[in-house]
Amino acid sequence: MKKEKSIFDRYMERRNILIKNRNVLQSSFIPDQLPHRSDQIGKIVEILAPSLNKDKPSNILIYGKTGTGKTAVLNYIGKELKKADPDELNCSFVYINCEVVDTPSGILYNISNQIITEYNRKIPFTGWALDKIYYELSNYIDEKNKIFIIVLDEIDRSFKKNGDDIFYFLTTMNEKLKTSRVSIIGITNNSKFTEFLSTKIKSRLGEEKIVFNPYTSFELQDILYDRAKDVFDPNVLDPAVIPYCAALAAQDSGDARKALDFLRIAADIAERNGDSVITEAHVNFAREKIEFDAVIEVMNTITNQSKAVLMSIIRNFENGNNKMTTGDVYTTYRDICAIINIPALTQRRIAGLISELDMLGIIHAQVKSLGRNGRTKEFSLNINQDVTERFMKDQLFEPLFSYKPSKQMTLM
DNA sequence: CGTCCACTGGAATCAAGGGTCT
DNA sequence: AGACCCTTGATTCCAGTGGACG
Repeated sequence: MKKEKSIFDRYMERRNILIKNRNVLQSSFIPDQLPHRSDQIGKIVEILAPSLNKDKPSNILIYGKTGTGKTAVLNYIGKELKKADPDELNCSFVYINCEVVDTPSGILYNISNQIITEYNRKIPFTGWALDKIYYELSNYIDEKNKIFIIVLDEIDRSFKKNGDDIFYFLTTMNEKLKTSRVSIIGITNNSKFTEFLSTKIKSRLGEEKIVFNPYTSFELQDILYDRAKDVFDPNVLDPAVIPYCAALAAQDSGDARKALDFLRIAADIAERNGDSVITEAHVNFAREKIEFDAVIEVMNTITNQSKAVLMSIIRNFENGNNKMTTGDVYTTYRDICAIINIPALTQRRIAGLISELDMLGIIHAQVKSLGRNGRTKEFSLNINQDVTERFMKDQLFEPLFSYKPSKQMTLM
C-alpha cells in the first residue's frame, strides 16, 4: 500500500528513535519486578495468602510518602493474586484511589461497580441513598461466598473531607456477612492519619502496619536502570543522566514517580529536538517543564472565583505589597469582581479560597498576629513570572485590561 | 499585665444541580 | 410529577487567639 504524503510525516519518522517503549517509563506501568520492595511485598503476601483458601486476612494499613511504590506494589500484588486464582473463585481484588473519587457515595459506587458484574444489578452513579448502596453491596458480596480485598489508596483524602463513616461501613461489614468476608487495605501518606480516626476504626483498620520508606538516590538509580534497559538503545543515554535524575528526585522526598518523569520528559524533549543523545541538560529542561505544567494544570482547574482571588493577590503583589493580609486581598477582590462582572462572595469564603490556593502551592501563607491590629494570614506569591503572565491572559480578565487607558503613545 | 483587633477554623444550613424511584 | 438522595459551593454564626499596644 502506498502511503500519501502528510504534514505529519516528519514527526512519524522521528518518533520512537530514542524511546522504544514509552509505556515503560510511565509511572503507572507495573514492571515484573519492583526493586527494593521485596520486604514489603513479602509481608503483604504473607498476610493476604489465607484469602486464597477463603480465610479472611487481617486488614492492613500502609504508610509511605508519594512515589515510594505503594501503589505499584499493591497493583503488582493484585496481578499476582489474579494469577493464583484466575477465575476469582476464592478472592477478588479491588483497587480504589480515593484521591480521584473522594466522596462516600463515589467510593461505594466504585467498589460496587468493580465487584458487581451483572448488568441489571449495577448501582447507579448517583441518586441512591448511601444506606441503600451499602445494603445492596453487602448483599451482593455475601452471595459470592469469597474474600474481597479492597484497597483504598490515598485514604486520608476522603477522610479529610468526609470523616470516617465509609471506613466504619466497610470495616463493620463483616459482622453482617454470613459467608463472604471483606478485608481492607488502607494506603496513606500521612503518618499521623490514625490519630484522627475514632478508636474503634483505628484498631480495626490497623491490624497490620507496613511502612514504605522513601527511596534513596541509589535505589532510585536501580529502578531507573531497570526500566531504561528495555527502553533505550545503548549510547542514547548519557551515563550521567540516570544518576542525575535519581539525585534530583531523592533530594525531593525520594519520589520514584518524579524520577521517572524526569527521565521520560527529558527523553521526549531530546527526541523532539532531534538530538541523538539524552543529556543532563535535557533533564534540566524537563524539570522546568514539569513544574510549569503542574501549575498551569492547577490554574486551569480552579473556579472563576478562585481565579479572581488569585488575580487580586497578583495585583497586590505587583504593587509591591508582598506582605498582604486577607483584608487587603478582599478589598482588591471586590474591585475586580465589580469590573469583570461576577458576584462577590463573603470574606469568610474568600479566606477559605485563599487557604485552598495555599494548599495547592500557588501561594505561600502563614498566620501572623499583628497584635492590636488583629490576626491574619500573611502571604506571598509562589509562582514565577511566566506562569503569572499566562494566567493573566485568561479571558475572564478581559475587562480588567481592556479598560486600561492606552498608554501606547508614539512608537519610537 | 490585660485588652482587644481582625481575622481563623469549625459547624450548621441553604440552594442548585446531578440523579433515582414510584 | 413529586418525593428523595448526594455533592458542591456559598452563607451565616460563633467561639477562639497571638501578640503589639496602652
